[in-house]
Amino acid sequence: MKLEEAKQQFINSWGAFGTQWGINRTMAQIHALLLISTVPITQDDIMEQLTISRGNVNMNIRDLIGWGLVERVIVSGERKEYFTADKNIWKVATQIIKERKKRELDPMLKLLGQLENIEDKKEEGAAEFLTVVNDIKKLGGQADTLLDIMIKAEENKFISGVLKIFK
Amino acid sequence: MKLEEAKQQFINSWGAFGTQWGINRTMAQIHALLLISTVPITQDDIMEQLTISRGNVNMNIRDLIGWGLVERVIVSGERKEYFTADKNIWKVATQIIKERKKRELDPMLKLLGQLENIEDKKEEGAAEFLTVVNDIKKLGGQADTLLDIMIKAEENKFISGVLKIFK
DNA sequence: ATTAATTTTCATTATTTACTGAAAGTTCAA
DNA sequence: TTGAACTTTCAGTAAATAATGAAAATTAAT
Repeated sequence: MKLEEAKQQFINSWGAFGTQWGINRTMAQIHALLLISTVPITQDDIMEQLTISRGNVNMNIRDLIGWGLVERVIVSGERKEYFTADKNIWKVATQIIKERKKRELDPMLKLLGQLENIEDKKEEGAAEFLTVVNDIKKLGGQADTLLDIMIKAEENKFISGVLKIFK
Repeated sequence: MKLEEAKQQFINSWGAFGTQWGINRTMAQIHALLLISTVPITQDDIMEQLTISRGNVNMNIRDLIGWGLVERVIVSGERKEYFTADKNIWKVATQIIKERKKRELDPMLKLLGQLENIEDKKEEGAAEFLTVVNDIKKLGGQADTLLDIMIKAEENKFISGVLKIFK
């Protein structure tokens, strides 16, 4: 395989994988493109490389910045804005974890907490319902602590630490 | 909050969370409904509870069975098929991990392996590209082992084991 | 074997989600 | 302070995804 071909393949596949994870295809592709760009690039570069519209690039870049995965870069002597993505994959992963935790896990735990406050806990079927809700809450809480540990730990410390016990 | 209200809330929210994770809303709702049903229920029950069509129920139930989250149950003396979901949340979680690993992580690692086989590794920018690809592959590989450990371990063994080192 | 009950399929339709492009907004050099 | 370079917004449109419902297939009781 040629390098250019491999890069294209990487971008496309990254987009496809993104889709499966509930991330929009273009956003994932832009992130992929930035990951394998050795230098910061502009909105026009992205438009050209992925053959998508200016508006599309703009909105998705903003989202990526919102996720903390992409940064604006100022190139002196240049009017245009340039963008880069952090190439440290462990950092990318922890950043994604951090955001998803905030956007999804935390609200879910909050909801489950509310659902436990039903009026008549003696009612037919209430016990079973509460058990399920509480079990999910417990599991979610443990996932939460676990992910916090991952975010704080260094890559090697975390992975090798866990492997140490269980392998 | 009344029990019925809480159940409805649970089903709806579960559907919304599913959407964020790339799982279709209805499938998540059906799973939620089955999770909080104390007894096995039929396709007609699901149609009625969620006010959705027969075809929709049927296809999503089959998907859920394909994910190993739902089972057909035969009720003696009854012509209709009944369905249940495993209520053990840890098992539900490991089952989902197992499936997503198979459907998503494994193919991704395979792809990344292929991308490392580029022809001219001395080419301009090849080194940087290979570094990113290899880093992702390494992280993916570690996630893979980690998830395998989770699948094999008992809930308490796994969580408390990890907490023991890092807390 | 017939038929009534039930499940499955899938072409069509509806809904949701993403993208475009042009207009409005901003920034900054002259 | 004007206007060219550039960025942002968003109404309209396109594409992707999910749901319907009726017909076909299957199942099992008589």
